[in-house]
Amino acid sequence: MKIRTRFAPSPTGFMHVGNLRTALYEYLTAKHEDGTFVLRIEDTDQERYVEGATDVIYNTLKTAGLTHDEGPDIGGDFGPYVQSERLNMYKPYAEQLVKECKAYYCFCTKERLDELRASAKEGEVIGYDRHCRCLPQSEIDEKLAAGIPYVIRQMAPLEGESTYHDCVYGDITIKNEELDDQVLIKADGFPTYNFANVIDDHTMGITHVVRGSEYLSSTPKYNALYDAFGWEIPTYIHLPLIMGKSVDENGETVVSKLSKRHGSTGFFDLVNEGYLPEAIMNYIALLGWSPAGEFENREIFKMEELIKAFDINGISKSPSVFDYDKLEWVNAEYIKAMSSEEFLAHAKPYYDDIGVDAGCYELLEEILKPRITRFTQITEKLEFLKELEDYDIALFEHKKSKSTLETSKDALEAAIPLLAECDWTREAITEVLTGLAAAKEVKNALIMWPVRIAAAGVAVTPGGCAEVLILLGKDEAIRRLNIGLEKITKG
RNA sequence: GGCCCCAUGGUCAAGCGGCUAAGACGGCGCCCUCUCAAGGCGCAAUCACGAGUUCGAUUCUCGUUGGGGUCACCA
Repeated sequence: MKIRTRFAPSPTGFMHVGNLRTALYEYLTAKHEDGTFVLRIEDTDQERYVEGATDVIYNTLKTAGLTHDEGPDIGGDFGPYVQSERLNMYKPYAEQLVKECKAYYCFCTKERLDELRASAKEGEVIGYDRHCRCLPQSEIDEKLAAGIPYVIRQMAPLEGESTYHDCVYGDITIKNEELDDQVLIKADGFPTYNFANVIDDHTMGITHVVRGSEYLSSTPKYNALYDAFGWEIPTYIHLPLIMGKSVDENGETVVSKLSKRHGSTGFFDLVNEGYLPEAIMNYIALLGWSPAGEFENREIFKMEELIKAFDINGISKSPSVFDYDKLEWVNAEYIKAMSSEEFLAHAKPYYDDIGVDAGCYELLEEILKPRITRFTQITEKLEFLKELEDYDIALFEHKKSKSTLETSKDALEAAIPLLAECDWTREAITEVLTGLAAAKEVKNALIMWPVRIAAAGVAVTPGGCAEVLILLGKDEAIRRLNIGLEKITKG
């Protein structure tokens, strides 16, 4: 039988990387076995409806490279794929359970439930007291006839225990007395999330339920439902949570469930910060899963390779901390692996912003590729190209190369006329400068350092002296060198 | 608080009774070098604790501690 997994997000307008990783694993679980990946939108909560939120979901999946085989936008044999369009399906299933004495009408008011909870002792948490579980039929009919609002609750088993198997966590056992008589249909006639989930998963033929480990303890409730209907329980794959690390007000490092206070955790937030979608997916694939066999110790995976390498056995049980440093590294690896065309396509907007000459593209790629971990850094790396800022002549002094104001002045005086006559190529410039050093019998650094400083006006530049000069263009470069010389001369 | 789950360096992690306990990120050092990177080489850093089982436990069992999750007419 073909594996079918589903991604069932709620349209909140925000895609958390934790949810996205769940989607990734759902996708990989299916695709590794050549199965089907289904997208279902869970939008039963009208109050939380956000305009355009479903588009965020489509866009996320698209840019993340997780293409679904069935879904609201592309259809499929198990539609509709939007829960709000399935609303009339759920109640009959619940009524069926009522008829079979596996569920019951509950007329308890919200107030009564609130009082119940309020009556709980300090620190104690109590569930529903099953007040309506054994109402006489006459009373039920009476209330129904009177139009008293009701919910439908499942009759959970009262004793014994339930065990189920999870592919990651093994056998999980829970005492049945822990199970609540959960609401299936709300007073407004809408299904609860849990109920809709089970009905949808079953009717959509979902074989593998992949979800976060926060569902580990509520899974017996789901299973009770499958059992009540006599349906086959799906294969469960619960995923460890992704945690975030932050520093609290006392300076203590705290680790907790990844959330906004840990920095950017929305997929598009990360993309906007310059992380490549492929790199993000690559990184989060490795959060909670490690490759084995021929893929052991491998860190960089294209999506097709992930599909091939993915194995449920490699999923770990313990939560993992989202590490921005490692993501940064993965992103840099992707940049380094880019072709010139790809690199330019990503860099172009930043180039245009600065106004660099197309003739410099090749050189810039060479310079920038090993130096940026995100394309957004280009602007800052090329800052020196814009305007020559006023700078402190102390910059000319460099201990290691023994550069001083004195040697810098000499170097600039000698270099400027030579450069003025020089072909403006990297090779020619390098030759002139090293030639000058040789003629003066000094180390290259004594020439390169002051020339580069005068040209850039800052100590740190991407690339070396010749590269900086080329990027500036001959006229601007010579102009800046003269300014440098003037500054030193004036003191 | 009840219940469930988890526990190898700072982080991601391999390990599945016997190993000098992999690898990666990060850190540090060295090399290269006109700066910054990249690259190369190297170093430091881990089995939470306590009982068992066993000839032998990181590995199996129990307990302790710590962490996380969950207890809605939310999804």
